[in-house]
Amino acid sequence: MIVVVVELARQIKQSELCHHIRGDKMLDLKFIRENVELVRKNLRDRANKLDLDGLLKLDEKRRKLIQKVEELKYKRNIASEKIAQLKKDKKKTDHLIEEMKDVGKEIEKFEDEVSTYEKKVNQTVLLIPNIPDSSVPAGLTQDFNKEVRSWGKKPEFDFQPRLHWDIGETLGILDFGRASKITGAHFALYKGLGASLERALVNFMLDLHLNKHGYKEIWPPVLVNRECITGTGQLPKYEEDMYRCELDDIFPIPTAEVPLTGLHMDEVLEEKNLPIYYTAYTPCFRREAGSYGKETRGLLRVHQFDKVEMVKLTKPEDSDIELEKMVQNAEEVVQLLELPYRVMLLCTVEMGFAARKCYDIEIWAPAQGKWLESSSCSNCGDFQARRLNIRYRKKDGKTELVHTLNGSGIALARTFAAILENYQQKDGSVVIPEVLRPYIGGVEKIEG
RNA sequence: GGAGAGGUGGCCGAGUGGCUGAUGGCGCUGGUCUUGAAAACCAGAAUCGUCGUAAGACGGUCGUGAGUUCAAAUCUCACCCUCUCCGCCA
Repeated sequence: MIVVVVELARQIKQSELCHHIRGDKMLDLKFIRENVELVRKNLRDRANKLDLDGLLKLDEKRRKLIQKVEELKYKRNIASEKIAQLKKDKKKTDHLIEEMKDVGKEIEKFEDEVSTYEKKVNQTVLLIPNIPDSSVPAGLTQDFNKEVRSWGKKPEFDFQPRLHWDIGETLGILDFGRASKITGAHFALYKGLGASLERALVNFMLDLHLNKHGYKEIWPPVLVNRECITGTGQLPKYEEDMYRCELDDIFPIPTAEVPLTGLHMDEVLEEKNLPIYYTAYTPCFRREAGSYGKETRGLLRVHQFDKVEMVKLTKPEDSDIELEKMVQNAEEVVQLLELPYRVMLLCTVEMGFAARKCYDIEIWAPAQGKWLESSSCSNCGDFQARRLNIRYRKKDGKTELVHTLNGSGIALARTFAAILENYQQKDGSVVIPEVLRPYIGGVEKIEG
């Protein structure tokens, strides 16, 4: 019973929000109407089972009802003006007022219907993913991802390389047992030089993006409200993947992309201030509902991990080139750490909900013999800007939606794992990448 | 958590029931003037939706939502946020 009530409350909150969030702004609905086949193909390429025809029918019904309401309101407005005039002239208005009472009731009836359909339509529209860029390969499996380039050389060992969780536990820098004791499975606890290494990575990455790449540092809240996270696109579709503070209906962020992009919600930016570059270190929280299996060992899939994130707000014509630059910024992190990696252009089905085009950076993990996704850089076009209502004023005085981009620069847990596996020595120690040493008190090696 | 004040267009700021989508100022765009710029002057410009090939017509929008009324920026209620004071607190 309680569960039912909670569920109901959640649905009400959601529908209220859907109404509130751009309920007045159906621009994308118009786009959908005018580009039905494009949207249909998008859904197909992303293996999304949304009922597009059902949506179109609801929308048609909605528009018919709006016409009725507006007709009645027009009638009422004319009468109101007349009443005002009659009152001024001290003439009788009773009959008109009586008539309008009935009209008012009719309006109310139709308006209720409109809002019913509007809610349904808006809820559905929020579930339609972004349209991919034409350069994105269409495909329903990861085999359609395209390797764009690779960098570095895979290390060769004259001994059997050990897995990072093994190395970490042996050196006493990772402690999964105790993490699980105080919290639960799939949490990480860093100890001693492990903790220091994590902190060194954060500081190294932030400094690089600040000093060399021109990003502005932000330290945002890591709990955000429903509106913000609906704006960036994680909601409503992925609610089950999110942690949630029930009492206040706020969410621990799955990525700093959410607060960094949401920052300018409902704002009109100055053209001269674009592009805006933000970077932030935050912990990230993910429930990872339904992902079990081999990928979950060690640091590969944990519910809380650290990440340095990059976000850009740009003019529409600049976003393509800005994405390329952002990927390079992320790559530079990996290059300076001297870890072998490859850059993948993701196919339609592999991209995030809000992404129009997305590159992944995968670092080689020699002991596991596989590539670890360590960064995802996406151009979201105006998709998030529309949901968040972020615009800029152009020279001609008109406003236009900005484009938003986000990318990991980069995710820490898997980078940490890759460092252990790539830099491990025969004696069980791990060499600290040179570029990190100033950040870890000059330590060159972690030994047991 | 308690008490008070407030939330209006890109910004500031008028406006307490009926041509108020909203006076005014700043900023913005175009023009006149100027060698150029500034100043001054003139003009333009909110946003969303519905119908329409279009011109345009109409409907909505003053923190959010509901209510009163023939009619709400204006009255009532709830909620959110900001500021000031008090309390509590890492």
